[in-house]
Amino acid sequence: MQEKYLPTEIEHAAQARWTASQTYRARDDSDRPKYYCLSMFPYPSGRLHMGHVRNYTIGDVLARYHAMRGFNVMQPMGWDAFGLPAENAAIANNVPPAAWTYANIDHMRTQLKALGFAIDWSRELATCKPDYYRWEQWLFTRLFEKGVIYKKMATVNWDPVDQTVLANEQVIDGRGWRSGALVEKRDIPMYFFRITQYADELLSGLDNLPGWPERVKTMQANWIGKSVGVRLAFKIPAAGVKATPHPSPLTPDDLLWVFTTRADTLMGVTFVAVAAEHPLATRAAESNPELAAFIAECKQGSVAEADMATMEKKGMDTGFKVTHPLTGESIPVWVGNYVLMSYGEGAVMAVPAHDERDFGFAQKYGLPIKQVIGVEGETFSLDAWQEWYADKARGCGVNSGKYDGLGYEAAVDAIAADLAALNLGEKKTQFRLRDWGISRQRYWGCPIPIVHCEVCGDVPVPAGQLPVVLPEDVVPDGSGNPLNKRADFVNCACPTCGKPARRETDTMDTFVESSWYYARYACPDFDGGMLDARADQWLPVDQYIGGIEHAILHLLYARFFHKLMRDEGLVSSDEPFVNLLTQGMVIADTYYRESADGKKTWFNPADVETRDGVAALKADGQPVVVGGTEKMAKSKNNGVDPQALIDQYGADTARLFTMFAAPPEQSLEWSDAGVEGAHRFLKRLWKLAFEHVQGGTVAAFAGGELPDAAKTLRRQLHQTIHKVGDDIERRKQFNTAIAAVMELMNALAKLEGDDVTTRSVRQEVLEAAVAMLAPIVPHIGEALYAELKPDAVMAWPTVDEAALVQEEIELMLQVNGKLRGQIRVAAAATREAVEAAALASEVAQKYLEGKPPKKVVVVPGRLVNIVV
RNA sequence: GCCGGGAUGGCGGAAUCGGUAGACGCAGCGGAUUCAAAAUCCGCCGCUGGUAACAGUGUGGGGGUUCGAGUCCCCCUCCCGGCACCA
Repeated sequence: MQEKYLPTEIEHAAQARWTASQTYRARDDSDRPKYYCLSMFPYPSGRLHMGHVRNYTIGDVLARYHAMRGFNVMQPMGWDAFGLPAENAAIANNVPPAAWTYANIDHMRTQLKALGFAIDWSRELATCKPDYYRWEQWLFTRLFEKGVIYKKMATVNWDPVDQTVLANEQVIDGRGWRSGALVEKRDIPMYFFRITQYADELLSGLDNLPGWPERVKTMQANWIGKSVGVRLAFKIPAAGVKATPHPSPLTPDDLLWVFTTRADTLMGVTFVAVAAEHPLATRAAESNPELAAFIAECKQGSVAEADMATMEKKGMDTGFKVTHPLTGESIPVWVGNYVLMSYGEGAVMAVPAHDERDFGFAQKYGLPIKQVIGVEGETFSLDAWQEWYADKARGCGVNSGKYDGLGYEAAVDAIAADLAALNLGEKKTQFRLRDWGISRQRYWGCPIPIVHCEVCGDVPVPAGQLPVVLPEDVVPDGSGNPLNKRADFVNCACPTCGKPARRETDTMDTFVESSWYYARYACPDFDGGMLDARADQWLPVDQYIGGIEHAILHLLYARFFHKLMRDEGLVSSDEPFVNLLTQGMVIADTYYRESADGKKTWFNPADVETRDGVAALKADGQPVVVGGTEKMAKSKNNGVDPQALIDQYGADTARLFTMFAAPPEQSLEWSDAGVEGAHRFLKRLWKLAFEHVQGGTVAAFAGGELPDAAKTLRRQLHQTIHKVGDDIERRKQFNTAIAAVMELMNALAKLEGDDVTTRSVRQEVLEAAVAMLAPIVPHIGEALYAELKPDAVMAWPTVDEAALVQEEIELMLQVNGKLRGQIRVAAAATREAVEAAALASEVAQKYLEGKPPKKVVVVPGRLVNIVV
């Protein structure tokens, strides 16, 4: 055995062995129970970052642990290969996104292999390959024919200078990131998945996911946002709408519909607010230039909800009046910049007395505020908003005529019934969740398989003509979708009538690819359809691991897609992921410089050094701005490159440190400190094994009498085996598992003696410790086990219950809840005996001063608390 | 703004069901080894007072429940994630 721990040598040897013997190939024909362990696939951004290392090490630990426990493990890997960064790179470097992406994949695959993950590389897939997206297009056409996919107008960010649609991320302070132009909202036609049709099932299905973190289920439930409310109408009187020369969708017979969850406050409505795009607003603006200007202003800015919610609430009176459905009152109609046309009805009723946003709006514009809910003992004031104004639980009706005195539910029921009788409203269940718009006006994505024919309309591409292949020799220039300029792509024949037609040039949201890749891993080579029978053999995924930032969108879309595939007969399960582990962010400092036009250039932490509290770029020594600690991301260029770590210390050290630095679910602030400590531990482990092996072979302890020190060490060993198994399997907390083995190694180093019995205990401890660490540090684990026990198959150690037995235990002694001492009692001592021993102790005597105790609390195995 | 989460020594973190706060590691300090250094090994290490024994104090801030609270309840502050076109 080598005396020195040489990570590079043993890691290369181990990886070569695994590749040669296809060690991690998942068998489709095994009779062992399956364990499908899946980590979220990476976007091929160029190089791995620490977030990837963390994510895939967690998955690898679980995969290897289960393999040791006898499961037929599948751990696949692939590439979420379509997306915006490839187009940005293309613009910056004049490289086709395809070439850039494939080069990145090659590099990152090499990096993943160097980390020694137990991945079945035979199942690798890339979503930008036609043999993958072909089936996505096929499913699209099926769903289009079923009506699950439909077309409607939707609002996007429009850059008027670059003549292109912008992602929310590309809108910075209301301006285009490249052009700096003020961004406008523009309505364009898009294809939508009818996810709202599955809203109820997506919500109730959360109850069948005990293996998911509560916080993720809560976030999804809130996102779906099921609420029972009332859809009701205000009448538009004849006098309210003037005749106009050109046709308008509005007539005096029309009704202005709104949805509200607070129908109990209907008697307090003092105005109605409509979106800038609402027909009523459009009509009013025809004869009101000031209003037209305001509407134009509303159409500026980004479409992101965070922007909509934080911007200043503005409005303007349209001059129109509508009629209150119950009171017949005349209610003014305002345009509000915070009302979204694509949300519900594009109009809201405003009750300033009981809605905080309406309250602020009414105060700003001097609109009336009418209290219609009261809480006993509270006084209503127009000056300041009080929490209780919106309290459903405590309030009941006031100033509401026949509805006075009714609580929330009774009032809603009564009002809904009266509206129904007038044919002006009904109870309705509504979801916050909106249908999923998947059209992207971008090149580097999966083409939407639709042909636009002047005669036949939107025609889905027939299965036999799929895939619609994306040309890979394109270099986008940042102004619109280059596919529009590719005649060879655009021009085609209508599949139905054969006449010349135009191919759709929009591509799909990349969330579509990531919504079903987990299923394709079961049968990546199947060319006869989307999935074959192996999908049901492997699905659902037993353990899914990924970043908490995907808690809502990706995980909701994947759940939705699974149900779509189920309803197509492709899979039989209802949910794709049984257990979910949401790893925390890997965060790191950010550094940037801002140019005169407000554009920020971000610098990698590796290129920045801090001296005397001032951060400066190593390259030019000039200062950079410290931008705070944020999740490692391409956009902020604060990813830490793990390659340097691997080169210097080896993959096992990188893996060990990542697992040791923080528990998986917490965010992990990256710092170079501590890596050294992890490496030191591996060297120490190697040395302990080396020194033991030098003494010659010995079988692990198999029974018999032991001296106290060895007996205590054995007890600690078996306590550790119990803890490590529990930490990995149930708690999924690896830092404490590693700490427990470190403690065990510290204790082993202190065990003295070279007799056969002592050495047999040492052998037992080392075998078990190496096996327990092997899922985390597999290369050194395999190397050491081969030295300790040549030619043996590494097995997960089992707990020897007999080794855990203790005759005497120590209990903490508290007086009035404060720790004052300890007592030793027999492990089997009764409660009475423990109490007596406690009271007899010197400490108790001191505090009791001869008086009897008020109370004695005995917590078995833990402590005694004497109250005096 | 809305939804979800977090805050514990100089630092990363532990305390799993309300029962010894600070395991394990990093940094630091002291010692051994060495011609010397690195590496390695041993010891100390929340804060305040004390030579010490020990006492007081301490888990973001304020209040509460309990024999006992880092853990449960109420209020507040700050930080992080998501907000539908970053992935």
